[in-house]
Amino acid sequence: MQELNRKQRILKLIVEEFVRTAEPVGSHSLIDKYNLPYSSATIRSEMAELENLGYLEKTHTSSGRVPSPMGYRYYVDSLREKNCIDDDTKEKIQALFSQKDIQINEVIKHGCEIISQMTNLTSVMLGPDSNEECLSKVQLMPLTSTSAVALFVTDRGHVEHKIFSIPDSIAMNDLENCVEILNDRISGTKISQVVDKVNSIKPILADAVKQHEVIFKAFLEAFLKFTAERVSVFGRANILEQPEFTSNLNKLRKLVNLLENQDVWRQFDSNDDICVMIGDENTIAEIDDLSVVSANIHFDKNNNGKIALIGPTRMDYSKVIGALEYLQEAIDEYFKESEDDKDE
Amino acid sequence: MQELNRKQRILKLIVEEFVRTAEPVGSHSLIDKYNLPYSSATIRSEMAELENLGYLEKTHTSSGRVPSPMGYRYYVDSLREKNCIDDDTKEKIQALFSQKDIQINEVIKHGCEIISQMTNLTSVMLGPDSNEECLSKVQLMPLTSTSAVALFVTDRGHVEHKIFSIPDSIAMNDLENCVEILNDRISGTKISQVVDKVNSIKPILADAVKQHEVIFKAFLEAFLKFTAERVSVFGRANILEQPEFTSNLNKLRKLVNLLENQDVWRQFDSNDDICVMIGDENTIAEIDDLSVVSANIHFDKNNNGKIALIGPTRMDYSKVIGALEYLQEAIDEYFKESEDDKDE
DNA sequence: ATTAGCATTCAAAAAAGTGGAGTGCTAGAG
DNA sequence: CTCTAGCACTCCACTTTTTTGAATGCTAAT
Repeated sequence: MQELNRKQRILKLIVEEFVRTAEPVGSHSLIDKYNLPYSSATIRSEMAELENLGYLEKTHTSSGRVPSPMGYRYYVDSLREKNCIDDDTKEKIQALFSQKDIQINEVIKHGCEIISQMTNLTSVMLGPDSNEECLSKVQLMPLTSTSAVALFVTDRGHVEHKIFSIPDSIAMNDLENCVEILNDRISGTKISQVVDKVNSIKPILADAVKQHEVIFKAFLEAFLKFTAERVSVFGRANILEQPEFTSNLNKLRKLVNLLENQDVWRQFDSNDDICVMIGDENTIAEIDDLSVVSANIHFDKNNNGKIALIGPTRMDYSKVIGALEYLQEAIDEYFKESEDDKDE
Repeated sequence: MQELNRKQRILKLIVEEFVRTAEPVGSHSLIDKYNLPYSSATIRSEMAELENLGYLEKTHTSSGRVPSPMGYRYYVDSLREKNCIDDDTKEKIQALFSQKDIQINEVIKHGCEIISQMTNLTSVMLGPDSNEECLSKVQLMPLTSTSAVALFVTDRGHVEHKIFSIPDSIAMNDLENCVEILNDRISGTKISQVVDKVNSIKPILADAVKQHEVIFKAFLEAFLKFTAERVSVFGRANILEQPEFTSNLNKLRKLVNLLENQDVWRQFDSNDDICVMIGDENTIAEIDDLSVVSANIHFDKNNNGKIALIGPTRMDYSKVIGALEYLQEAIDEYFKESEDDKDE
């Protein structure tokens, strides 16, 4: 990073001070806290210019300054500390990988928890999307004489199951036939295409199986489970510590409602490894006064998870981005290693 | 229910009025709203007596009356409307069962959502406990040459799985042997005893399998998943509509923290079908100023789920209890039916 | 350019004032 | 003995006013 000029230094300090204290920053207090070699009047005139340029705002005519969205944006792009991560977080993330053979999902989940805790923000985890996986096998296991459980496994080891209770009208036999046909005809099919494919072999099923309508519907239902979002939220309690929420119940309400709703988060689809959305940069209208920092977690080519941190625009971007980058890298490395293991 | 005397009638009205409005109830407004054939002075003296008896409280010397915990308790036990359920809730619960062959877990989950919505409270669902189920089969499915997924199925159709990535040092063969031994030796074992049993056959594994330590540990980990609590929370947003939370952030904080923590809820273990805990009657110190109404959902002898509704002590007990009882009965009936189906 | 000084602004906190819904008590009517 | 009308009193919740202090912008001097 090149040397910063005075305006930039001041902007950086104001952002960081405001992030820390949540109070508008005045010229005087800034000098006091950081022992700046200027008088308050000088800072004031710099602040006035920064305001004219659009990087700062005032809450009222005689208040201190607060970063504008544009100010945050500039801070994130050009002023923030890079690779900012404290040892505590580092250690905790390292500890994640100490156990051998831990599942990717668990890694993401715990990583999410750790970062949520360290940043005091709420985090949302999106489990890997199964659409690109292929159905590899359907297995039927009888439980009693009148019920059985069907297991569906993808080539990446994602498992779903469905219990069939078998009325007299459906023979266990029929179910077995059905599973056999499914294995013959659709194993190897991408999850995203399974439903279509099953539809296309409906006639075959109809021939082989008496109560095919009922069974057919049940199988479709089971396949739908693969495409359901796997979303988890961590650190809900943290948002209650943020003054912007405790003083504004409506804001809180909107966010909590959003967190109840699972389906919103996938849309932070960016190809960037880390995506920072400040205020209304994000497309979700309900939280156009909040910021979201999200990280793609790639653990193999077609399979991504995602971690998103949500909080007030006044959040510690350096810390959040630093932690996410570190986790992301650690996961990358871990999976590269295990790829290597396999290749050995 | 026998005829209520005047004191009881007044207490009932006060509870219901306060539940509705969240405002202390005064003698005057009570008469106005319900056209009582007494003067305010009469009501006042009755109120004073009810207060002396411990059923009512004042928030300050000249305020209206508020039910005491004892007042709520008396209301729940002796005054509330029985079988109180509105048509809307009824319909929604009925609709749950319209689809044939729906899984118990789904029923409980949706039931939970419905009741949460109808009562404007937050609900917690505890999925059925697997401890009493028996492990019925372990199945290994190879994914690639270096990985496989192991599936574990109980006699009630509960499925867990674990992915093994296989370093050179462990042959796929070993894993297969291992699974075979497990199937031979522990299928039929209760989940609660599986870990012990696996420990006891450790020597056998050690003989048959080279890297038995690693595999052994991995299997234990997988078995642990069965005993993990399956907890879901619904209607978190609802608590933000309750004035007792919005005016008291600390209360809100405690509850949200509690809801983050999965492991607390099983302790509402009562043999009663419906269990009402008012204020500090419940054993969780963090919420000794809230009430919890929980219902056991039995869907077969050893297998219970649970639904708990959490809210301020000022909650509509009639409605909550009514809805839970109705849901409970509906589920009972549904499962009795399907038992019958099987016996046919 | 920078700074000291000064008048000005405004929010937030403290203090003071009001209104109203509530109570308890008492004496008299039914 | 039960009920009620009336009255004095209490106290919260609300509004208004005052005070305070941290900030600003501007200007003249360095």
